[in-house]
Amino acid sequence: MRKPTVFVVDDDESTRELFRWLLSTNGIAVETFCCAQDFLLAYRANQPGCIVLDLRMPGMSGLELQQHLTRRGVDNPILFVTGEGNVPQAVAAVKAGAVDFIEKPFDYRQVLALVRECLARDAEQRRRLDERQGVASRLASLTPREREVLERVIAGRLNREIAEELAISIKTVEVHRAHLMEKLQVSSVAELVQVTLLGQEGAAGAP
Amino acid sequence: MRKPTVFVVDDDESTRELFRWLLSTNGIAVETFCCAQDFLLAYRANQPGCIVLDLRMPGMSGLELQQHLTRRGVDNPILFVTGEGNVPQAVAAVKAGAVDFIEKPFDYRQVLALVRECLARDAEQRRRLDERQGVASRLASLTPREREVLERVIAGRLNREIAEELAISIKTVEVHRAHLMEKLQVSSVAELVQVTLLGQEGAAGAP
DNA sequence: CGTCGGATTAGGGTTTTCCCTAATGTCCCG
DNA sequence: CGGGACATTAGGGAAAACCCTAATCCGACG
Repeated sequence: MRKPTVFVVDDDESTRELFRWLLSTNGIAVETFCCAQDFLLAYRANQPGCIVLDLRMPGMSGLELQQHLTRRGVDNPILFVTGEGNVPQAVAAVKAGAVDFIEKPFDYRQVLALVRECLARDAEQRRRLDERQGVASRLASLTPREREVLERVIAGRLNREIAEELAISIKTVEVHRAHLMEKLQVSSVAELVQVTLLGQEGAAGAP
Repeated sequence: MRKPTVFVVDDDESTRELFRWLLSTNGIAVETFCCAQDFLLAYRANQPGCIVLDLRMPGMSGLELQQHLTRRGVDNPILFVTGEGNVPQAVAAVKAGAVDFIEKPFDYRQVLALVRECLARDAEQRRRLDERQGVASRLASLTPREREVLERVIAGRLNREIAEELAISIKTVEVHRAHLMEKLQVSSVAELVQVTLLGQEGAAGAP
């Protein structure tokens, strides 16, 4: 796994330098880009860390980049730091999920604290995603028939009822049931339900 | 149940009149207040509807009122409409959960659409709350002992293990278990787990 | 003092689940 | 064509859960 990194995208050279100094002297890995295009070329999926965006940049604007990333499923926390922001833009950014929207010139300590909050959120978010992906991959390893049985077990059906619905014998249902319990690493219906519900929220594709 | 109502809090008389006209001619119930104090006196808990707030008012400001309501557990959607807003205030409002933050003068149609969105969110939110409160009240009707057994059933323990943990006989566990299943209106462990998980999210006190 | 709710235990029977072994047929891949 | 994954069925026994009735004890309430 890569090291958590703050990606700073700003067309202003002095701002980029400032961030490089502010973050690296505080032991935080930082990479800077002068425009959205450069950033997108360097960004790899599942990169831990967060993103600091300027609003007005040549090419794609900060808000556009935010939308683009959201559509691509990138959920690293985003912090806006801009010189010429107005209220509608700030509202749009925060409504779209930005952690905060700060105006230049800014208080170093405040921005440092916000970056740390972003990194913390990302770590927490990533931790939960990992949990869900573990479940999701186990769920994906079920055969179609096992999935059909699983749905009905979750719904509270008895083996006898499941056998009727699927037009198979109770014995077969028992086998599928035992298999899926083993694959999902649970030993009771109660655990099974909880694990399955967890895996349904995070509908992310498993490797 | 009271009728969904838009509560407009603004110290500017002409703005209040404008909202009364705009909303009532569109068939939306509206009540206006010139300051936070007046609104708080009139507001009753569990009122369906939403709130339109001005930022700058004599006495408590819009942001302060928002925080006050949040602390009191009032979760009606809030729409800010203000004349002298700046970026930090807008960000604070939206981060605190406001649906939007609009500057005067505003587009009637846009604000009307936002108000309708607020009302829709409130209705949806209220619907889910009702579901959870049904579960919560049933959960509250359990005796302490039944709750202890419930926890362990949810955790996937066998009756034998539960009996050991609680230092009672298996027969007693069976009785408690049957009672709580009946009180919670479920007929299988699978349903039991799902109902209980639903009731835990919405940790609101039941009447 | 009688009554009622809550907690406890018991017996006895049915149903369901769980676990083991074992076998058959199909389909696909190397 | 052999092997492997998948789906299917079966028998049998142990364990657990479910359902019914019945009884005791205790504290609270009118």
